[in-house]
Amino acid sequence: MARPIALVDCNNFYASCERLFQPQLRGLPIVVLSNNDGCVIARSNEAKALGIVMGDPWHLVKDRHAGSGIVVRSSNYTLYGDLSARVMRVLSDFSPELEVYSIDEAFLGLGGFEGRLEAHARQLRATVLQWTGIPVSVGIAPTKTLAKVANRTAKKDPASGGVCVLLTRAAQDEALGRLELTDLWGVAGRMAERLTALGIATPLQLRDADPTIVRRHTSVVMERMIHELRGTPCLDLERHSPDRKSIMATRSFGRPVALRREMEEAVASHTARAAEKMRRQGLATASLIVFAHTNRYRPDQPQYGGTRPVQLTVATADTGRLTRAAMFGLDCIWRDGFSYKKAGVVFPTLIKAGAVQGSLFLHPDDPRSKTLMASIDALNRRYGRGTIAYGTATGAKGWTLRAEHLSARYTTRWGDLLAVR
DNA sequence: TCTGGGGTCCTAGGACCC
DNA sequence: TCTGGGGTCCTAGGACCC
Repeated sequence: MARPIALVDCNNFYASCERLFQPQLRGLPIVVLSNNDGCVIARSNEAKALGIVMGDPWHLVKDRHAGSGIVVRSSNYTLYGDLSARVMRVLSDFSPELEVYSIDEAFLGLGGFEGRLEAHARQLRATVLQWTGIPVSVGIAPTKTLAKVANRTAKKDPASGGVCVLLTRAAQDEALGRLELTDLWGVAGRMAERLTALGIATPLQLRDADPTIVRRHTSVVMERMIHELRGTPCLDLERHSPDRKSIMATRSFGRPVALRREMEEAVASHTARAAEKMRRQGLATASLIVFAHTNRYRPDQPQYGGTRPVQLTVATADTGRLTRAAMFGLDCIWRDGFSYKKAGVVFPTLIKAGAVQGSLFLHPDDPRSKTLMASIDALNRRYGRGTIAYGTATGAKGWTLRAEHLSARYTTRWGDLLAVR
C-alpha cells in the first residue's frame, strides 16, 4: 500500500483570519470580499448557512440579506499570507514531507506513522489551533485525490471531529458513495457532463470505469484520476515549489473606461506590479503579454478582447549568451545541414556557437553517450536546471539533445543569466 | 452602477527545421 | 549517399483549482 497522505485544510480560512483578532465576531456571519469589493470570496459557516455562495456579487448579496447582520471585510492578503506561513510552520513539525498546496492547504506525507495516523492527525489539529488560532480539517488516504475526499468528509461530518481516515476499501466506498462527480478534485461542470454522456454519473462509477476508454474520450487527466481513486498514486508530493511559469497582475476597473490615457496608466501600473513580483521571486522573463477585454456581463453591449505579446530583446540577447556559454562547455563541433538518422549511425557532431538550438543523435550503445550525458548534467548544475534538456525521442534510436532557449512562456532565474555575462 | 485575481495542465493543429 | 519524416515550437482554446 502506498504511504498515507494527509490533506490539511484551514476551515473558512479568510473568515477565520478576520475572526482571530476580533473574537466578538464569533458566531456571526462573516463574508470577505475580493478586490474592489466585487465578489464574496470567503464565508464563515454562519454566512454559508444564509445561502451566500462563493463568487456571489456583493451588491446583490447586500440587497438580498439586508438587515441580517452580516459582517463584511475587504480582503487583507498581507494578514492571510502571514497567518498561512505560521500554520505551515506548525505543520512542518508533523511531517518531514510537506507540500504547501495553496494559501490554506497542505499535503503531508505520513509514511512511518501507520498505526497511529488518527491520533497523529488529532494532535496536529489541536496544535495548529492552539498555536495559531486557525481551525483545520485533516483527511488521510493513500493518494492525494482520496485525501481530498477524506478532507471533505472530515469537514462535512460533525461526528468526525475534523479528522477522516480513508485507508480501507470499505471506508472509501462509503465516502465516495456520498459524493457527486463535481465534488471530486479536478472534475467540474464540463467534465461531469462529458463523463455522464459516457454513462459515468457517480464517483464510484468513475473509479470502476475502464481507464483506457475514459482517456480516449477525455484526457490523460481523467485516466490518472481513476488510478488515484483506486488508491494508486499518480500525483506525487512536491516538496519544493517550482519557479512560476507566469506571473500576472490584473484588475477589473469597476466601471467603464473610455479614455486612452486612463487605459495606458492602468497598463503601466499593472506592468510595474508584475515586474515587482517577478524580481521578488528572483525571476526574469523574455516576454510579456498585455490583454484587456470589455465587461462580459453585458452581452447586450459590443464585446472586444485584445491581446498583445511583447518580446523583450534584452532578455533574448542574454538567452543567446547563456546558450553559447553552455555550449562551449560541450566538446562538440557543429555540422551544418541535414543528416539522416540511420540505425547504428552516429552523428557526434553538434553545435554552432551562438546557435539557440541544435540536435544531436547518438546511439544508446555508444560509450560517448554516457560522457555526453555527464557533461550535460554538469552544465545544468552549473547554469541552473533546465539550461539543457535531453531525453530519448519517441521511436528514435538515439538521444536527442536540445539546447533550452527561453520560450515566450517561460521565465528563468536572473542568476543563470548573470553567471555567463 | 456595482460581477475576483492568480495560477496550472492538456490537446490540437499548423508552421517550421534539418 | 540520403528530400521523407521525426521532432520542436507556437498559438489558441478548454478545463480546472484555490
